[in-house]
Amino acid sequence: MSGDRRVRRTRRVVQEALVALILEKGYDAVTVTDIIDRADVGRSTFYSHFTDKQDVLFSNLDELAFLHPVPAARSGELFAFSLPMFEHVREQRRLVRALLGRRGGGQVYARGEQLLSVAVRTELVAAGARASASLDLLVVCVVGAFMGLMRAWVDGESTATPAELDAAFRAAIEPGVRAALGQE
Amino acid sequence: MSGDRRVRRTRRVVQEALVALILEKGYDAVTVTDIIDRADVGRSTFYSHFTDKQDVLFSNLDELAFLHPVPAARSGELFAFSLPMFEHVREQRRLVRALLGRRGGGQVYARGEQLLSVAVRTELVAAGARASASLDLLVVCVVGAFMGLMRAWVDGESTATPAELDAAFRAAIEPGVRAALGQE
DNA sequence: CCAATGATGAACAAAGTGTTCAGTTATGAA
DNA sequence: TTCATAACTGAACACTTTGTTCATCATTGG
Repeated sequence: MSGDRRVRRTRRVVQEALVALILEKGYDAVTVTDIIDRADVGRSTFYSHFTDKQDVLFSNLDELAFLHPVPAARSGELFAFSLPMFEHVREQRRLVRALLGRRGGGQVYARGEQLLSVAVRTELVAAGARASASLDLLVVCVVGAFMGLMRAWVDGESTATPAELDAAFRAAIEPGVRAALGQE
Repeated sequence: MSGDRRVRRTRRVVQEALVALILEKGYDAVTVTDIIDRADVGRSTFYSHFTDKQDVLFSNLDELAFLHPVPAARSGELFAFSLPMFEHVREQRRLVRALLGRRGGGQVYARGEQLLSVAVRTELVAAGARASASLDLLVVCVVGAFMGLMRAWVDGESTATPAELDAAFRAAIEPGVRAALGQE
């Protein structure tokens, strides 16, 4: 079926090695040599599967469902993605800490920020906001607050539960958003 | 007086070279070799003044007044730092873009985030909030929103004026913060 | 003027990157 | 089980970057 067993194994051990090393030294400090030593694969094997370190990092992204915010179920409910995302992250703490936290080099974080921006913008437009420069700035604020909570959490600066994080996010952001929506 | 003229010159040209190179290729892509070529100083000269690339980056920080939020003048006014900071940034756009933007490698950004967190927390406590886990989360949201605006702006994603950015920040954040303060 | 300090540039070892290739091993299909 | 195929290996390679050392030259400020 989908590829050789050896291929699957090699890709898996390389990805796992990178995650382990990021948690130990941080993304920037990890070298390709570190990875192949830890994964115990040959250098040429590594380069026949990945172009470089970043490629390994991104190859993990498909598994990260939390990067893809779910759309709102009920209308009128804002930011339905919030609680499910925090909960999803809790379940995959190790992987998420490595990829999304400060030690992760910020690249996956930036990708999450971008995906979330699209989702938030769509949600606000659906809720009645009209596209404008000030809407874009509002989206930046909402996403900044949410991603700030997310990173503080995965970096261990907070020991809150997903429900508490969700509540804090809504308490900080919803009043301002509702007020902005009300004026349209 | 304060050092040799040659010393001042060397430090200056090296710092300027780094800023120029960051704007061209981004912090991560800049090498020490790039810097000394651009600055036209000897390799040994570079290392007699700076330990590495990051050291040059941080040696610029003293000039960055915008990293040090001013305290509120009138009581009752929240987030007085906001407008002055945006204005200060506009005046030093080139340097700030290099150091604070996405191309800057995120290290100065993280420092700004940290300084701002302390300022926001102090301000909220002065306004009547009591220290708690949920206050910490609120601070994260406020700082996340502000720094998000700042970065989007210096990265050119927005062409808004400082006044518009300040207004967007307050509109998004103040209602939630006032509500949280009111419950104490 | 001149001793002191800084700048120079070349050379160096060390570490990392990405490629190549001939030889070995595991795989899955027949 | 056989076997052609595809993957893995490991060593060697050229290359880039880093950070240090040192003998020599240039500028500075007293």
